[in-house]
Amino acid sequence: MNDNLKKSDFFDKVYNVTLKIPYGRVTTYGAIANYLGSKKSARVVGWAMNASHVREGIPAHRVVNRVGLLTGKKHFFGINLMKQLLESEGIKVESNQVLNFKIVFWDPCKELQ
DNA sequence: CGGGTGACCACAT
DNA sequence: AATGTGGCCACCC
Repeated sequence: MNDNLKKSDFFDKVYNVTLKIPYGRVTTYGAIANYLGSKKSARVVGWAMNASHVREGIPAHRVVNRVGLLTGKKHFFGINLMKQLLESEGIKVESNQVLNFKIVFWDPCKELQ
């Protein structure tokens, strides 16, 4: 699949992992960053999400911060959109926070490897 | 070339 | 135990 390497694969990788998030699951920026190799680059992952607007099919709503808080919901088209999307997948969201976060949490480093 | 931003995380007090 | 500040990496001007 990923045969060819790109220069800016950081964003590409982030999108790739984000697209691999199973239905009804959520992940964190740090988990993706960790999977990419740099746990400290979590901010860059969030930035990739910001740029994901140009990319279609990026379930950025499935990506939340490490505490399960919908930090990026404000960046969505609608403030309620992110919550609606998560609830649409069966994920319970309260006060912009994902309930059962540890249960719906999907770690690419462990699940995807 | 340098500085500033950003949907974060970890450590420190 | 909770809150505050800094640091890290990549992209844009």
